[in-house]
Amino acid sequence: MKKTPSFEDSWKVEIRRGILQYAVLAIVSRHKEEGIHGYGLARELDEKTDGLLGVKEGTLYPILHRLRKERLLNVRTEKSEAGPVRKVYVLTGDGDRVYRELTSILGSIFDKLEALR
Amino acid sequence: MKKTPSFEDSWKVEIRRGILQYAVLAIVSRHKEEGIHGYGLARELDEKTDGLLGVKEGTLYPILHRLRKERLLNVRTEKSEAGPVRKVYVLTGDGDRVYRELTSILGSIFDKLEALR
DNA sequence: GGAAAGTACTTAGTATCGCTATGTACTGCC
DNA sequence: GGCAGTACATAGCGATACTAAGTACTTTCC
Repeated sequence: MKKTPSFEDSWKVEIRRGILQYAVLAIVSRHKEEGIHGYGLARELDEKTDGLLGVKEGTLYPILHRLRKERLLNVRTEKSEAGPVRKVYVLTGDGDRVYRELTSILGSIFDKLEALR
Repeated sequence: MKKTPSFEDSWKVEIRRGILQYAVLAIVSRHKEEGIHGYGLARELDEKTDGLLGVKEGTLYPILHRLRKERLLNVRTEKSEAGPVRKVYVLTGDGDRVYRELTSILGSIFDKLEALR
């Protein structure tokens, strides 16, 4: 049987909701022209955030599928030099628009939180 | 039947997870000595964030109950001049410690997100 | 040629939390 | 007596991140 997680442990999971989707959009946005595939995205996310926003595959791929379904990302396949076929994602016009808007909202939220302190 | 919410609408709900719990701790922390009751907290949260982090009662009270159950808040009752008995919440020692830690984590997350852009 | 490690993606099942909706109840004012 | 404002409680629902397990391709090394 598993120990009940502490409040802080649960919070650290909950706070990632929405944040991770945003982070994925942010990374894809960094690769506007070429796009980026899932496995590489996971590595970059992990490195760029020093593990703070690192994700397992079981978390990342469903996010990519959702964003694609919402037409925020386009996907194409690409041969890999060292493994199975990759799926390369790029932002759509909508994706870019939404990314900008979420950036703005997130900024406001953090401002308000700081004002609350 | 109800229209399927857009990606952004869902995101705006999801992003509040964890954030709201933190905001509640922050408000209670502002009233270290006297404490604050739920109804007043809701008003203050709404005002201080210009409605951005406003909550309905059905959202706020479960949060307060959770924080109490986790022993981050203590509660006492108090007579109101204009309504039923109030429940006044104050931070516990643990609550204060956790609040500080969450503040630090949130700061890191936001820093990383900015670095991602 | 086969095992192992690294690359790459998929999906089923679970828990949690914020939201909607609804209900209860007390006070003061007209 | 009814209404508005104050004050709290809770059941049911939907969305998402996590765990866990599986599939499959390439290169390296013995």
